[in-house]
Amino acid sequence: MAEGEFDLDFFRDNKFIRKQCSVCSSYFWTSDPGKTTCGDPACESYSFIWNSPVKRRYTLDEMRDEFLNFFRDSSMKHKILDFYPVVPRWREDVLLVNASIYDFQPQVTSGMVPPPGNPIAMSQPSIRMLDLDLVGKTGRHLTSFEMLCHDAFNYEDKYVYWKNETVEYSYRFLTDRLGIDGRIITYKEKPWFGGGNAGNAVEVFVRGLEVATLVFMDLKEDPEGDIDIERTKYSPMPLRIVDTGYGLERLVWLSAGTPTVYESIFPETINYIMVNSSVGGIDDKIIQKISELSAEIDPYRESVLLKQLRPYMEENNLQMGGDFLQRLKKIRALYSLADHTKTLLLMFSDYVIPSNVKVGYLARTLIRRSMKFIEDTGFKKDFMELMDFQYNVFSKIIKNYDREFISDILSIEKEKYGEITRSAETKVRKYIKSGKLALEDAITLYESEGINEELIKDTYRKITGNDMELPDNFQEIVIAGHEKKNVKKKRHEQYPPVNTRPLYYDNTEISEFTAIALYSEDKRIIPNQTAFYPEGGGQPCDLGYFIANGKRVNVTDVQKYGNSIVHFLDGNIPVNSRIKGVIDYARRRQLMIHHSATHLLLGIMRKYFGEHIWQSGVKKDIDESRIDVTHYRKITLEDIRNIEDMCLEAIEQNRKITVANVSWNPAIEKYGFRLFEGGVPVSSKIRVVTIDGIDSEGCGGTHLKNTGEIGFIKIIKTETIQEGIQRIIFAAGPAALRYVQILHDTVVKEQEYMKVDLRDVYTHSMEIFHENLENIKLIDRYRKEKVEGIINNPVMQGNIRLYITDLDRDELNLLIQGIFRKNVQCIVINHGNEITGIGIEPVVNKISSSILDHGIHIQEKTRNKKLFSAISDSGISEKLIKEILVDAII
RNA sequence: GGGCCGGUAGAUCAGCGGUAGAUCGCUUGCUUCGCAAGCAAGAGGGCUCGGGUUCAAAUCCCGACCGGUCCA
Repeated sequence: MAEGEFDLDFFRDNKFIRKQCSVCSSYFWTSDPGKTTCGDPACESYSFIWNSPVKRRYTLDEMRDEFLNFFRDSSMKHKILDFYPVVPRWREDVLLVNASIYDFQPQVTSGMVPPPGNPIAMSQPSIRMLDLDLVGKTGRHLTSFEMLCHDAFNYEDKYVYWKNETVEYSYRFLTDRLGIDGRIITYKEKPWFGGGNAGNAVEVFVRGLEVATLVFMDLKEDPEGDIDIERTKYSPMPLRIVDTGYGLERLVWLSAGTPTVYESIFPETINYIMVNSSVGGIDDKIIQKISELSAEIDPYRESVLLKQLRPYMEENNLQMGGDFLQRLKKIRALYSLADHTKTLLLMFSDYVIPSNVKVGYLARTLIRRSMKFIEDTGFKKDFMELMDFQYNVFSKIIKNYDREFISDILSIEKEKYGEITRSAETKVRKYIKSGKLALEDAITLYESEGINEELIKDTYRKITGNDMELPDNFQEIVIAGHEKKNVKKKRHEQYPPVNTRPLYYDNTEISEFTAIALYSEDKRIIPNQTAFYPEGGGQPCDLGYFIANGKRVNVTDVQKYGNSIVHFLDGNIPVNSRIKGVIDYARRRQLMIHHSATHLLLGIMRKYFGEHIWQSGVKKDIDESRIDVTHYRKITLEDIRNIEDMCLEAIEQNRKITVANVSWNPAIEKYGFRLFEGGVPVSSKIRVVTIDGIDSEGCGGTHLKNTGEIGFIKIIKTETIQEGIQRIIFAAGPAALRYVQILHDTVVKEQEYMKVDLRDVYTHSMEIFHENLENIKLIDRYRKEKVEGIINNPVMQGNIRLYITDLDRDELNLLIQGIFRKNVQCIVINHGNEITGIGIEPVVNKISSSILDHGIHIQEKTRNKKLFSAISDSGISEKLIKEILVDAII
């Protein structure tokens, strides 16, 4: 970082000086001439515990208000924004909102969409699961927190504010509002990069606690760029963004000066769990020491902490034994439980469904850990009661508390978790060999059965009575076992920048048009305008043909590249030809019906199942279409009927379907993030398709004018394609009728054949099925009896039994198996030419050569210790085989 | 999206080329005033489905389907 980056008027006016930290050598700014360290806890210890520099203790709600009010003040003129969901539906590259800037990426930060205010301030709930293991242990780690921010977007033609103002605001908030002595605030310089952007930043420390990071983002990743940070090239970007992040919880902690952040942010919850559990608690001084040590140990290691804690304990005549560790474990479980349930509330507010993939997996992880912590703390109340309690504490940041949804989810998850715990013993037992469980087997248990480290250890102890150790870095070993694969990038075709005017939006009923082929090469053209809908939004492209110079050329595919709509043909059309296009309108009409039906179905399912229904994928086609939605139960036949009925009702009401192009910010304000269910558009405006009273969504597809045109919807099939995601395959309009016709034909044919009433076809076919099974059993029994009779009446030739039979495959096989069990020697001649010998290995050579001597050629199929089998080309009589046997045995 | 594990009686699982088993539950009988329990007898399956290999497949191979789980 260049020396002058933070040579700000504000620092000069307030007698701040730039110094270099005596521990980490970073540069920092301070107004205390005697200060030698930068403020980072790795360089100096916490000194705010029991010694808050803030004028009074704040709650989360109070601190949030204090911050937002400060930036709302007239001189600041910040627009205060409502917070965004924690599940970022407006982008597809991340699972959860990690920081406030996520709200504006990538549309605003790329300059495509204006910010919803400028400057703005807000408090954004964020979730970070990266340091999940450290939550509850270090005194400062949380899975969810609120990031307070004041952001300014500086365009080339519009300057808002930059470094000087930003630093001043932060300083004035901390000093004027919170009453912190300016001399204990340090600003540490630090380069910043992430998410394709970079810039300079300062971290703000107060008494060893980092309370904010002020980022000045003015670089973007650019392979051609000439600024090099960590081996990545950057170039300046026209939009310069002030992106600040203040930890709300950190500020509250600073104001409270409690031993851990947990007591400061949810004291009521901690108390509630404490009185309803067997957590004994630990001396505040020890907890404080643990927090202080944890801040200095980087990266955190449990063994290092305990080692460093020991001298302190001994100094104070405290015992470090098993009882202490047990109490420590319980208090940590309590902290974690309070933390996790709050994070779950945020996730459930956005209707995250626990599953084995993506964000659902993170939710499940939190739920399972919480269940374990409920056990560890001996919490006596129900999970749901704790959720209720937490909701009351955090109601300001929880928009949706859908009790029915949450309680359903939790009971399903409880069951699944219980299943794993119950079956753990038999599964672990399977892998224990001579009293030991190998590491690789432990990994298998974890990866394929979901039995976590602790459960493996507990179960092992239960089975063998001994303790076992798993390496500290068990998780790392597991992850290291997974090979990383390269993600293939889509190859983008290059076409000249030719604009094609789409005609299909203005008039969805247009099926013929004239145009000029502005580009033509290798059986593909780009016309100046078209009524052919290109593939997009789960809707396949239109098909049809062009007439050029009196010749017909078929359209086989239509794709959109930027503003060009490329038509793939089965012949060539010369460039600049006048062409007439004709689309297969019956096909297009069916696609429009399916497209509008998809929106209707989605809206109806949300009404029927609840607000947790989100679209997670669609595909329209001619004969049938499908929609995938988030739902945590299998869809029953009864659900299908009800949904079909509700759809029909909406169709009969002939509701209007309208399309509007709306700017980004007003669109989100009006319709919310549901708009992006079908995907996020790359444009400054959003095309919103609305079925009156049912559903509004961003959609680029072609639609009907009203629901009446759908005709009716028939759901064909539902399936779980992934945990928490149900696929509904359906048909609408003519396709639905064809489907019903096929069903009808099939059943009527069956009925005519069976000669029963239509409604008896099912029971009758079931009867036939069972009857058939009974018959098979009967035949088997008969066969067994028959074969048994044959086995018991052999022709003896010395020790060898001789059976001359005429049996089918199954019977012969029963015979062979029967003989196996008797453990005797025998030869079976079936159909006169199939020879099977059992237990006759010593004489096989003699027998086969004797047969050959009689002019009969045999082909061996199997020869082993137990069995000899061969086929002869002519008949072997009983007499002949007897003669051969006599010779062979002698 | 990728990897791993699994699908056998109502439930939990064993069997892993040669006649489908155990435990719990169920039915009946005995014991008991009755219950719990005990003893005895019995019913209950074509081993998820489809191909292949084999004289012979629940078992081996391939593929679907369904479920579980870990990682991204």
